[in-house]
This record gives sequence, structure tokens and C-alpha cells, in this order.
Amino acid sequence: MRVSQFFLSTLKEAPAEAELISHKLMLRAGLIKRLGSGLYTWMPLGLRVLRKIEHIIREEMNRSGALELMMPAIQPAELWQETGRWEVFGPQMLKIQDRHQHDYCFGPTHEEVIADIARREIKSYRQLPLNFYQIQTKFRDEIRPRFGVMRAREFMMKDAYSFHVDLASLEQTYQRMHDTYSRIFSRIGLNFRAVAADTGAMGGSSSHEFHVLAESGEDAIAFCPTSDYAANIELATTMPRGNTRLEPSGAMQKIATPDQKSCPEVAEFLGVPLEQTLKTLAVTANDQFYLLLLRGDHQLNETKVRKIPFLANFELASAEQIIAEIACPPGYLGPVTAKAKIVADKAVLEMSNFVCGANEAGYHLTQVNFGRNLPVPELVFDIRNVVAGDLSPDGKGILEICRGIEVGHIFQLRTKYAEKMQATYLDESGQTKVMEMGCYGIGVSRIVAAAIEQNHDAQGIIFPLSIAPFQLSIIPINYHKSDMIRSEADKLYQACLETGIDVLLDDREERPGVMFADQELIGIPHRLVIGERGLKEGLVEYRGRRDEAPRMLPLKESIAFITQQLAGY
RNA sequence: CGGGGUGUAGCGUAGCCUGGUAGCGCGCCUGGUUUGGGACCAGGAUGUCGGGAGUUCAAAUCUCUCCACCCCGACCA
Repeated sequence: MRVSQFFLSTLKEAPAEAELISHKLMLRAGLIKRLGSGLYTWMPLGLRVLRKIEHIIREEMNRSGALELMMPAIQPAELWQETGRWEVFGPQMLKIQDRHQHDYCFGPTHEEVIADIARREIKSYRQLPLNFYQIQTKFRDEIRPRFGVMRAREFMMKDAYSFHVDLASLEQTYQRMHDTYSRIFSRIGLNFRAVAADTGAMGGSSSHEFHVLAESGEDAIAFCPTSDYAANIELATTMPRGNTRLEPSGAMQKIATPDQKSCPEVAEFLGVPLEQTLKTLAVTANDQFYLLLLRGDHQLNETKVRKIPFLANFELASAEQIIAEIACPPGYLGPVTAKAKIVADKAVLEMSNFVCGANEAGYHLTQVNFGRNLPVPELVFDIRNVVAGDLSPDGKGILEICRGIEVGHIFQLRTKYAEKMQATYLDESGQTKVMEMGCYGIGVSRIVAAAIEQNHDAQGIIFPLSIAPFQLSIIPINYHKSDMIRSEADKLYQACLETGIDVLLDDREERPGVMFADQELIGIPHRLVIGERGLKEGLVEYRGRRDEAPRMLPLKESIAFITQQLAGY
């Protein structure tokens, strides 16, 4: 492609709307243009990147035995009413009506549609297993779209759905998808990690997320560097240290702590370590009032709490409710004298001589001990986020925390949808059985942002070769002045095309600095510069996007050299 | 939805407090000089100052209202 025939729209300054590096760079490089909140046009340059990612995904999905199909983006409400998700999915689903006032939605996902296909088309165990996939536009009316295509409302997704006679078959395909995803993200050139995950709204049993590791990631991941344990923080657990409580070191005391409400404030005020304080959170669930106990330095994990049956629909209590129940304003709550149900985190059981609220405004208790000042809690669960330094639950090391961008998620849905939609088949003995189902998603458009988040420098994007819009740029100096340069550049360009190299020739009448800056901003991995200086000696200059310095090489060998670079990247 | 903020030319911004009819940089167009790291000179085009209403002789500026967007939380590929 010649730049003069292409459409580059680079910017020196990033639009103010962008916050995240990848978002800024995507706008500056002209990969995308914003149309509305969470809606983006993929410009020619950006679309080339998107297509390359799709291509890799298709190749690997096909290799895995999955079959591509394409379902409608618009789906009738009736299907969603069958599974109850027309209501459950909530406002995230964009609902629309046609001219007959029939209800539809713009598909946020396709379990219902594919299950409908399965129940109509799959009759016999002989047809199973099957894995269908599509790459298609989805719409989710996100509460807060942000970070450009990272959390857009309209986005490109690869979604696959598998059907099985039994769990063993589902597990087999699930594992194959796990492997396929690893191949896909490796081929794209991403630094990623598969982690155990919560199934969330999708339901089902086992689930893994694939995260591109990046500081800006929206998810926290706990992993063990010395074993293969890795889990989303929502799910990550730890092994209790098994410390026994110390003997009380002194009598419980009530101490004035005016205006010290949070654990860090109290710890600072009293000069005790934060771990020595007890955090008491008041919640209500089903009209019952509870106090949740956590160590002062720990964070409540909402996902874990909701898995405790009687707290499934808990809400934080309002200040009014707290005062009504405990006669004490928030900030000074504690379990010692409170007449409320106590739910303690596991780590709390190991605490002794701790500090907690006195259930009296402006006062805390110190030297509090279970068994002496209050009974040992009976309702004990894991309700906190793990922290760096916790023991890995497999007992093989110590957890670390990093951040990740979720680019893939695989689920064993089991029979949740198949049952509701009566997706059944006849087994060997002629019995009607419900199909086991799996689903597997990849955020295609999000990968572009994630890749940039992980690969950029002060000059701009550094695309991995596998998804770069062009593999090579040729920058001729004085293309419009020198016949020799022009003819050699054209010849080299032509030769690249014939060799099958994805090449961009910058034939604009621009100063070299402009061409270099654009090439670097849009992240083309390889660059050849043809100038009169070198050409007199039959040399051209090569520079890899990550290279410190350029190097000269014979013009004659340049194609062979580039071919080698492309192969060995 | 709750909290915070911003809307001025394609992009980045000044002006707003203290009303007098809009300025700068980049980009764009024309001509010229340049040409190995975002050039220089000269000339030029582009603004319903987010929309509506109000106050006023006069509103980008003050008031009300609506809208859009961004940031922090719940949601998720």
C-alpha cells in the first residue's frame, strides 16, 4: 500500500476524552474514531489490525474442530423469555421494537439462539459433540463505557458454544478451548495468564478467564509464582496460616478515639499495627441484621459473601439502620456488646489482643480477645480478598497480585440453558437426555487495546508483528526529487509485494521526520529507509521498531533480510 | 444511577471571576524556500462559543434549564 493511496489520520495531540495510553494512541494513530458513547468506527488502519486478530482466531478455532457460523445480531424476545434472561439480564441489554411493536434485543450474547439451533438440529448422540462459533458485533449497554474500545458498548466478540452428551465430553472440549485460547494469545504475542474465575451472570460451573497482564487492567489477579495457581481476586482463596491465638496480654480497655473512624485512622491514633485492628461492617439481608468481621487491613470480597446462602442478597446497612440496631454511629462498631448476628472472616479467628469499636461514638476497645471478651464466632467464612503474601491455597508458595485485562472467558455452562430450552437428544438406549453445554468468548476488539497497552513507547504503538497493520514500512528520502530514489523505492516496494510482505510505502511529499514519526506512532514493526547517501554504496537502512539504532544493509539483500525477520519474529 | 468535572475551529487550549461580540499553537488551503527526525517565510479559509430560555442597551462571560462527554463506584468480552 502506498500512503498516498491510503488514509492516515494521525494526530500530534491526543483528544482530551482519552485517559488510558492505549486509548490515546489508538486515537492519535487514527485507528478508531468515536461516534458516540461506547461506539467507535474502525478506520482502515485499525480495521487491518482487527482483521488480523480475527484471522488468527479463525485459524485456531478451525484447527480445534470448531465450526464457524453466523447468528443474527438482533434476537427475538421470546427466546430470552424462555430462559428468563429477558428480565434477568437487565438494563445492559438493549431492547428494541420493530414496526409491529414486537420485542427484540441487540444480542449481548447468543446462548439462547444457539440453544435454539441445537434443539432443532441436534437429535442424536451421534451428532455430538459439536462446537459452533462466530465472530460478530455485540452490544451491551454498559453502565459506564470507557477506555475507548476497551469497554465499548458495541464491540467485536468471538463466541463459541459447544454441545455434549455428558460432562466428560464437555470437559474435553473445555480443555481444548483452554489450549486453543493459549495458542491464540501466544500467536498474537500477548503476555497473558489463564486464571480461575467466577461464573458471574453467565452461570454454570467451572470457568477460566484469560488476562493480558497490564498495570491498567480492571481486574486483580492472584497468582502463585512457584505453582500454577492463578485466580481472579473475586475467587482467589488462601490457606489459613493456622496461627493459634496468643494469650491475652492485658485487660480489655475502653479508650477514647475521637473522630477516628476507619481502621487505618484508629491504628495510627493508637500506634498499633493495622493488622491488629478489627473491621466491623454492618449489612442487612432478608431483613436480618449482620455484622461482618474482617481484619483491619483486609478488604471485603462481595462475590464471596454472595455465595453464602443467607447473605446472597446482602446490602450494606445505612447509617439509620445501624443506629436503630446498635445505637451507635458507623465508625465505632464492634462485635463485643452488639446484639447482632456475627459473621467472621477466617483470618479473624487468628486474631488476639485486637482493637475494635466499642459501639459507642468516639470509643474503641483494646486488648480484645475471643473466648474472654466475646465468644469465638460460629459463622466463619472466607469473605475477604486475598492479599500479596497470603499462602497459596495449593500450599506451594506465596501469592502475588497483579492486574489484568480480561480478553477471554470460558465456561462450563452444564445444562443451565439446555434444560430451560429443552435442548435434548436421544442417547444410545433411546433415552431423552439434556445436552451439556460450554461457551467460550474472546473480546476481539478489546485485544487491540490490550496489545497496545502492553506494547508501546514514547513514540507510539509497537504492534506485535502478528497483528501489525503493516509488517514493513519503506521510507524513501527525497522520493519526489530524486529519480534514483523513486525508482529504487518503487522497485523495492514492488518486490516486497511480490514476496507477499505487507508493506507500506511512504510516498508522500513530506519531510523525513514526519514520515518517521507516523511510522513509529502507528507501530509498524520493521522499517527500511532509502536515502541517496546509502544508495550510492548500494545500501539501505533497516531499523526494527524496538531497536536502539539502525543498521545498514545491502539493498540487494534487503528483501531476504526482511523475510527472515518476519519469519523469525 | 450516585459523586466530581468539562463543553470555545478538525485536535489541543486562552478568554469567563470583573459582560462590550473571540485569540493562540497544531492541522488545513495557496505561493515560495527547504528536505535523514514532527521545517521556514508570506498569504488564506474554518467558530450557530453544546442546545434552549432568561437578565441586560449589550452575554462565550451572569441566571435557569436541558443535552453531550470525561473521571471515581457497581457491570463485563
